[in-house]
Amino acid sequence: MLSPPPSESEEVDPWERPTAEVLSGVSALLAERGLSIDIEALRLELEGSAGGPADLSVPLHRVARQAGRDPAELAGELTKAWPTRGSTLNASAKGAYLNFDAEPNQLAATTLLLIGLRGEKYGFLRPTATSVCVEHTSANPNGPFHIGRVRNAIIGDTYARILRAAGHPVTVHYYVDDVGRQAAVISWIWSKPRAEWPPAALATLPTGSDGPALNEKPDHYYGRPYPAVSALLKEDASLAADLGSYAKQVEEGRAPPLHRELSAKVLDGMLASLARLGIRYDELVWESRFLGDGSVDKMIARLKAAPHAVQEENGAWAIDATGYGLPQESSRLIFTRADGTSLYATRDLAYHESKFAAFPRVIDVLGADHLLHSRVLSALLTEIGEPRRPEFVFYQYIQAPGGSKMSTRAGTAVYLDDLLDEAVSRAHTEVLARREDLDDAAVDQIAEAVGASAVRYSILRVAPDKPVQFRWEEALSFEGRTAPFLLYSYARATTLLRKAGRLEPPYPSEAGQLVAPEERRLVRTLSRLPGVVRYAARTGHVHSLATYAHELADAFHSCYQAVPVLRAGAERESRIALVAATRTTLGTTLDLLGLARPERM
RNA sequence: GGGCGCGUCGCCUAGCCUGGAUAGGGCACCGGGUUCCUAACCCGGCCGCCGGGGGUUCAAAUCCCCCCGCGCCCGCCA
Repeated sequence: MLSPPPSESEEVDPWERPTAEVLSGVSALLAERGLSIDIEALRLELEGSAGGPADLSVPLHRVARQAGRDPAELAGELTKAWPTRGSTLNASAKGAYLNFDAEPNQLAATTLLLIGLRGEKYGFLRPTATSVCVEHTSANPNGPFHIGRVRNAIIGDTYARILRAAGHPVTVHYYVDDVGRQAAVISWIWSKPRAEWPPAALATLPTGSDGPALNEKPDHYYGRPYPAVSALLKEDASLAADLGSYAKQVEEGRAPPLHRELSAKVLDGMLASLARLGIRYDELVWESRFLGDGSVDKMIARLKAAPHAVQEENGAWAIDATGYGLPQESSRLIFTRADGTSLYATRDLAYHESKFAAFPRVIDVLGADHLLHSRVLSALLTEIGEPRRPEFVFYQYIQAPGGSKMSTRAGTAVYLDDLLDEAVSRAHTEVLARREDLDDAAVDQIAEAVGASAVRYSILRVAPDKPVQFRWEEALSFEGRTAPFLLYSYARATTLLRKAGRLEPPYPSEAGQLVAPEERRLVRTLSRLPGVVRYAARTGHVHSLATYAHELADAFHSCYQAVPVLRAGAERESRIALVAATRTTLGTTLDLLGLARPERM
């Protein structure tokens, strides 16, 4: 990277100065009239006014009313009082609003200068020392991903990217459950000789095969018997008991080597799918670690000493949860089974204590089905005297096409691998139809980028707490508000710049001649990225960045259509600089969303 | 039954945290655009009063209450 991190004093946002100017200017003018306004509230108000009728707008209803004055009249008065000299903003009154518009040439100059200086780091905020641990995905290694679960990984990965851009050192965890009963099912069945497999389980394997077919990923192959076996376990008590004793061995660290081996293989297959979406982890945290290092035992000891610890008649230990506001107040939070083994919540507690020891901020991305668990965790943290809490980001599951829950067993699951393959294959067709000049390798590369990005964006564009139904047509759509629209915008900018003979970000002095409405709209959109990053980092609304990406690409496509660049006269250099700024900014936005940035399409 | 989330044009969706100016986009549909930097594009048109009711407020898609619909959860599973 060309660009060093910004120093404390360095500007990162073109709106920083104008906002400060309005805050101090308006409060000074009001003070002269014996009025006051809440600066912090106004700051938020201004942040939210981007995209409105004015660049920065101050509603005066409240202040005026408190002073018994007519808002519109006050707005007019303040407009006249606003210093015309020394200000980069034009003040105007519209009804009760005191509006400020940045002078377009000034805004273009500031924005392009900033993008030129920061390069690929434009959009990044000032660094902070507060490190964050983001845990996401954490799906059990017992079979391939389906779309319902993968929303977690996509949201979590994007949030981690955004937090990094917001200046945090970020560590991403995948918590791998290799301990509980669910985790034991796979190795338990595969550790048995084939002759001992229940027929229903055996029937899930391809006939005559002895191992994974060459073209079948390990998560798919070893995951084959899982649905059938878990169904059998619900009906067959002796089978369940057999699994129980196997699971106890696992928890006690006496599992056959096959256990860890299969967990790792299946996980590898799952991670390979996620890697196609650009998702990677800093650390795989194996749950068994907390059993091995004694931290679960220590946690159990702490829980037994907790204020509301009770032992059940059969020997299990629990926390009396009455008073924690959980549903079914009379129920108890069991933390050791009758046989003395630990439960998921107990181990998760040990894991969280290890996270708190290393990170000031801890974020967990969880499906809506884990809401109660998060409350249980909080209650248990209180019990052990831990004041800190993770920040939870919840998302609703993606439902199967019919509207039912996505379930492997019910056959309603849509697998990530299948969706990716289909998307890439469709992208391949599209590329071939448009580009006869490319060689096979180039076509493949573009198709992979377009297909994978389309899948990722189709999930990212919707607010996490919105329940959505999966639809093939939507996930595979390549037009309108989709990733290909964004990627195409980037590819267009890149091609244009290549023809112009330079791909670098703009130079400081080049913003002079951007006067077309399309150009001014594009500049405004470019100027907003740092604000969008700040908002997304603060709220966890990663989809707001997805929305922004579309607005940026849209503004560029319009501009591209309306304003010639290479054939332009005096404006040529300014326009090339604008395209360069767009390419840089859009590239960063695509990176933050985990989408590809193809040089051509 | 209880808890939580969601309910915005024919379909999908932003805005709801921080109440404020004619509620933004996309798909579909209709009509235009390629002797010119990639038409996975652009321009225009059509379409909603924000699930229903009540309340707070100068002002409610946004806050509060009730109701309806959908989803998730309520294991010594994870």
